Amino acid sequence: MQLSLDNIFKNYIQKDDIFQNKELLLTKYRPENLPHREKEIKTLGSILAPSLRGEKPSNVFVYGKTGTGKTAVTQYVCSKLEEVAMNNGHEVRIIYLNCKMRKVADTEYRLLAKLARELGRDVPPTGLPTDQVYEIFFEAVEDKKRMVILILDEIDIMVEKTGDNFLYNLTRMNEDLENSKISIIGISNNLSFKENLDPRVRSSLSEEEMLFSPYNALQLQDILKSRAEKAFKPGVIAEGVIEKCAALAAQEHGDARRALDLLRVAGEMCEREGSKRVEERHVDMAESKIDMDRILEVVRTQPRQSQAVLWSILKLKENGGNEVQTGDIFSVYEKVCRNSGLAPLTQRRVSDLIAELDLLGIINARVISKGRYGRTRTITLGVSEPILEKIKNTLVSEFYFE
DNA sequence: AGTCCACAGGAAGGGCAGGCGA
DNA sequence: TCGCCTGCCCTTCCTGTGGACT
Repeated sequence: MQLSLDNIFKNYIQKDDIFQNKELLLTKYRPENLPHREKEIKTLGSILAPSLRGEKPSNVFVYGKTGTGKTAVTQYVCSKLEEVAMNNGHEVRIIYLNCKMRKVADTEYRLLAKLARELGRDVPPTGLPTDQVYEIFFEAVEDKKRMVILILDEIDIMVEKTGDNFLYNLTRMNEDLENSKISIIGISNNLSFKENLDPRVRSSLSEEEMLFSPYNALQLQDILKSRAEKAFKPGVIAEGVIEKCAALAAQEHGDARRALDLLRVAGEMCEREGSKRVEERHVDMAESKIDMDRILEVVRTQPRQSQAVLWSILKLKENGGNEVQTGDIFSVYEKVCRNSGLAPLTQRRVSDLIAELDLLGIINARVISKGRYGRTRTITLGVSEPILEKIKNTLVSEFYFE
C-alpha cells in the first residue's frame, strides 16, 4: 500500500505537467482584462467616478445570469477606482460581501457584524441587540471622511433570508452621515427579485441599472483561449476542445465560469490519465465529474435528518415506487429513524426538508392534487443513475432499512 | 354545488446554545 | 451569576387548496 502510494506521488512529480499555471482557470482568479465586457466596464466606471471628487455615486443594481462577468467586472472597476482614489488623496473603501456564503448574510445581525468587522470593529457573533450593531457599523463608517462602496453579491439571497429591512436602513443611512457617504452595488442572478422589494428600497437601490447579457459561444471561446494560452503548456490542447467547452457552457445560458471549470477539469482528467494531450473525450468526462462532485458534496454536507429523508426517498424508489408522495416518505422515514436510532421529526418539518432537497436539485417535487384523495407532493429524482449509486454508497453506512 | 381528502405551507412560539454587560 | 439578546431548529396549530367524488 505504502509502496504504491509512493509510486503515485513519484510518478506525479516525474510526469510531464500539461499545466503551466492552473490558477488562471480557477473561478477566484481575477484576470487583467475582461474580454467582451468593455462596454460594461466603461458604464460602471462612469457611474462610480463621482466618488473621486468626494460625491456620492448612485446606487447600482447589476443583474444577469451566473457566469456573465457581473462580479468580475464590478470588482475590477472597484479595485481600479480604489487605486486612482488613493493616488488622488481621496479615500474610497470597497467592501465586498458574498451574501450566499453561509453564516454571513443569513440574518440582519450577521450582515451588520460582518460589515462592521470589515471596517475594523469587533462585533461578537451573537449577543448584542441589532440596534447596537447598527450603531457600531454607523460609527465605523463615520469614523473618517471617506466614500464607502458596498458590493452585495447575490443580494436576492440576502433579501430572501432577511427581508429588505436592512437595505432600507442602509439606503437611508446617508441622511445621517456627516463625514462619509455610502453607496450600494447590488448584484443578482434573479431578474425578478426586485418586484418583491419595498417600493422605496427598489427605487433607491436602482438609481442605476445594468444588465449583463450572456456570452455567446464565440465570446466564450475567446475567453477560454486567452486563459488557456497561459494556463496550459503550448500544444497541449487538441483541436475542438475549447470549442466544445464553449458550446457546452453556451447551452447553459452562456456561463463563463462553467466553461472555465470544464476546461480545467478536462485538463485534470487528462493529467490523471497520464495523457499528454487534452482531448474532447476529457471534456465529456469533466462534464459528468463536475455534476457528480457538486451533488455528492451537497449530500455529504446535509444534516443527518435531511439525509434520512433522502435515504427514505431512495428506498421507496428502489422498491418500485413510481409515484412517491410525502405521506409514503414520512412512514418510511419513521422506520428509518427507528432502525438508525434517530429521533423522528414531525411531518411538518419533514415536509420542509423535502422542499429543501428540491431546492438543492437532488429531487424534483411537484405539488399535485389528487381530487378527493388529497393534495400532496410527488417526487422524482433529479439526478442520473450513476450519481444515484454514489449517493446510496455515501448514505448506506448511516442508515438501516429492513 | 357541496364535500372531503391529504397534505402544503404560514404563523407563533418553545427550547437551546452562544454571547454580552452589570 | 443573572437577565437579556440573537440565531437556529423544531413543534403545534391553523388555514388554504385543487380536483375527484357524491
